[in-house]
Amino acid sequence: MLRFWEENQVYRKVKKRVWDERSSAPIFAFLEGPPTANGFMHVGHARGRTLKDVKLRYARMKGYRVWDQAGWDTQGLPVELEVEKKLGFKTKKDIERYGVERFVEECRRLVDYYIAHWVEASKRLGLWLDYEHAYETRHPRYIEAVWEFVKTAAAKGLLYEGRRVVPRCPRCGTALSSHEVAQGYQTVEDPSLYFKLPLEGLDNTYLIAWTTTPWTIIANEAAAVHPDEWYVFIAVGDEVWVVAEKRLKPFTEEVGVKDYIVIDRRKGSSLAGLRYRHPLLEEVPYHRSHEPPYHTVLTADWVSMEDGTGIVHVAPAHGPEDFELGRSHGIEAYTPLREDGYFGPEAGVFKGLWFEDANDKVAEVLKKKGLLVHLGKIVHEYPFCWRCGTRLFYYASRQWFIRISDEVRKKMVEAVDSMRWAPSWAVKRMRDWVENARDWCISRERYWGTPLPVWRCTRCGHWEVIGSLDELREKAVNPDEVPSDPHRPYIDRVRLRCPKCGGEMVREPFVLDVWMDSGVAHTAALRQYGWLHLWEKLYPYRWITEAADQTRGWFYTLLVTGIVWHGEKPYREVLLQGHVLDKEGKKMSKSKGNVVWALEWMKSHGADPMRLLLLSRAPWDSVNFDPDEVERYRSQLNTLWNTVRFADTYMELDKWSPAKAGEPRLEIEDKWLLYELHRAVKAVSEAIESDNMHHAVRAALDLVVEKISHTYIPLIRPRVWEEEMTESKNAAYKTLYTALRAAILLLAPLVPFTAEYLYQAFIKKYEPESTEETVHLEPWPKVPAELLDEEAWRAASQAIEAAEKVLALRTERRIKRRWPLPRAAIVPKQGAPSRQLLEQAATVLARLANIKNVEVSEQPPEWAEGADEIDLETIKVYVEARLDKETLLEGLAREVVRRAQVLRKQLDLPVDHVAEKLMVYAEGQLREAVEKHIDYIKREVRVKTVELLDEPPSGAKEWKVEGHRLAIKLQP
RNA sequence: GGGCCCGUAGCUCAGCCCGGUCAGAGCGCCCGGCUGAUAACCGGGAGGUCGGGGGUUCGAAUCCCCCCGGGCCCA
Repeated sequence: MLRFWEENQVYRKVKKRVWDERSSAPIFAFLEGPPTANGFMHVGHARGRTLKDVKLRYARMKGYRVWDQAGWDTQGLPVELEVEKKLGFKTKKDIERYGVERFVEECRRLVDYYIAHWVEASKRLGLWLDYEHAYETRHPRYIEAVWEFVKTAAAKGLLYEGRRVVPRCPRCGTALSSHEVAQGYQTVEDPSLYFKLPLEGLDNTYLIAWTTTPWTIIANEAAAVHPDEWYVFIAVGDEVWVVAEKRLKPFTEEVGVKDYIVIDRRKGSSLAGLRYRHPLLEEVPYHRSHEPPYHTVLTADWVSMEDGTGIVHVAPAHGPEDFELGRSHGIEAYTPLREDGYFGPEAGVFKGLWFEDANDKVAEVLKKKGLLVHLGKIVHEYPFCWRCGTRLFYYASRQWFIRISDEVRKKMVEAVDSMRWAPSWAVKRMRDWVENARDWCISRERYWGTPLPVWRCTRCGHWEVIGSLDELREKAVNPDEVPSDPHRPYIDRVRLRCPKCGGEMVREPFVLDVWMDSGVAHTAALRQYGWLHLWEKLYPYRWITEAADQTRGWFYTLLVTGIVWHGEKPYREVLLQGHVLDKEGKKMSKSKGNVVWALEWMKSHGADPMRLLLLSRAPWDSVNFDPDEVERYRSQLNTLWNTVRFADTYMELDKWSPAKAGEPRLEIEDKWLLYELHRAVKAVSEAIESDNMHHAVRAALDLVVEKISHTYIPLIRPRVWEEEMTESKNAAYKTLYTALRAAILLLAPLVPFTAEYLYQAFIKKYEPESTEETVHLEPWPKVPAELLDEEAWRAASQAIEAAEKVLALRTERRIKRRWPLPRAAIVPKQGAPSRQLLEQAATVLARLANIKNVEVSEQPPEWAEGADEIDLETIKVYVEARLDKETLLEGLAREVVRRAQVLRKQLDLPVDHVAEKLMVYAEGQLREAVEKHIDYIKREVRVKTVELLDEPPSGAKEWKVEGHRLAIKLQP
């Protein structure tokens, strides 16, 4: 099928048809969340991409003009890290040594490689996107769009430069944004360290502070208390300790201090200004030069009474609140820690230590000096680098930010509330995040990314944002140096003249947060191809879907840029996806080796069954990927396959075609199936529209397996076997064909390969004229209203239900289905279908349950006394679920016939050949049966005479039939 | 510490929003049928305290509260 699509360029034709011939149709605008081209597709990705494909194929069949541009995230840390791994790099220095130019080239190559993989894997999966016009975040036109956004933000006063304490990954050598940090929290065990700050001028009196990051004590510059809380002075041994009153109990319990006396109680505000001696004064020399307000008690209302001691150690360089507090008191954010995570020479005895390793050393020193109160453990969440897993720390540095103003925030919240979220609870998550959104740190000290388009004057500091390469060429001092591709390092050579002072302006050496790349996809994807004229038609996009963690990622950055840039939400409907876990329900990870790679898997097992499995659970729940489970879905598809084969076998035999069928009178089971079809179409449509793809799978498969294969086909078998092309047979064919055709179309979004195959091989064979080139261009099925007969459906449904009960009774009483039960009666209740329909329903019941005579009567017949009773919604059914002598003999006769047929087959007699003689030896009732039904046997077996013997003939075949010996021989 | 999701037969899951048809399906298992869809097809059965407890109600898997277990997010 894949080859069929490729060779005939089916996708391209579909795209053209969809857009050219539906000029007045509504647009279904999908925005692709670009996969990062830094690794292979695993089944988790495959799930998301399957969901996308289902929605898009459905929309095409529903007649929308479907916008389905593909996209790739091609820059940023994820790609750089992959290249570093490949080249064996450990730090940024390795990159500098290797050369930025070559490094960037490597990134480009790696991206090319992975994009090729993703395109192949996506196509193999069946995801139809416009790969020919995929947007790539590294494309110069795309980058210009990002610049345009930055410039717009700047024009609105939302871009600013600031020295800020931001989370930093020492390994990657760059700051991270809050949404990146949000993705990297891990539960870890850390030290819980209580230590003393000796107060100046008060002998043996100590503030007790608490920290989970002892290394930050090296950069401690102050202590903070809550101004309105009470603090107690307690005597412990010969020392006096100060802690918050509310923390006294938990604190003393945790550190194991039992004997203490409270000797004083003071308001936090009264402690302000007290000086303390830095606990590492001797070890870290530079603290000696720090005079007040350094090393004093400050007040802050964010001091928590929930943990610690109510006295917070303040390290302005390593905590955002600390930084702000310090700044308001004129305290600089000094730190001897270098950006690479190692302590520099100023750290004294801690020089050269990795920051995490300094924890132990600090504790050791404090202990030696008698300043350690308690060293315990705490299990909590701590952020790690979302890409490389290194522990982050907060660090003061110069960065660029997008301000999330109150106005922007308000608009974002409104936007979130006005969207449709699936599942509905997702809106809470998103709103919660947006309401607490902080300014967005957009600068990264890296190489392979969109360069920050800010040039700054080396003389006066004036800065300016450039919005395009043309603008840059215009303003450059050295326009010849402006590259056609604006990546580093070339772009860094471009200089401008400062309009303020005439000095030289150079580019700020940052690249942008990769999340901004994908975040402006709503506009940049079009800009890359010069399609901005389409923007108005597509924005806000109708539907997006990604994994749940993107509430903090792409969903968020799209929203920010959309609101800031265009003042309107960028998308309207969101589907949140859960993760794919391994079959034990464990997270897939490379280190565990339990990752299932999508392409590999599909190559050996095919895409469709996998798609069904991935679709089978609610999209937002996690799904366990169990290979055995996939096989179960394959077998269900197999049923469809065989059902089609059944239809094809007979239709071909009869040279039947829908064009010749006309409008035959339908029988009740036909009406029943058509109504079931109608229900299935409705269920599948609603399910896909509301993003409940798992319901769509169920409804579609139920139609095929339960309704068509299990129920309808057995019902029409006798009609199909009629020799002539009767109206009844024609009606059965037409109904079956209609149902199969619709079922194939219903399944097309879910299992595009299977559907396409059956469409080509089956539907096209019977409708060479009226079909499309591909099933995916067919209009979504709809059962014509004139074919819907709810009353008939209701009547038939109850007959079918009754038949199931009768079958259960048969099993219970060991009565084979082949043996007809003598009789049953349908008695209407309140609201029952018409008499005529009930008569027809009676035939359904008779056929499914093999009952000789099913009557309809207003009152229970006389024999109903003692018969089995089945009570249904609007009818009651009485059934004689026992064999009388007569039927028993009939049944036994049939057993004989059946076995004689086997002999015919063994002798390979042509169907119409009349054999000479059937010799039968039978015992007991079986003999009786043969005697009584001898003519019947002659006719059915097509034999001239039947001879009943007293001894088994030689060379006869023997059976035990219901306990009686049977031996027969056939003479041809 | 706060928020959210999940916890239904051996397994994988529907149902829960909008309380009331014996709590359903597929697979597996057991029994059986068919041998004119046959390297197919079909029927039946066993199996469940609907995580636990409390409440609302005439009535709860479904609504409310608490707890336990699994997971996610935030601080």
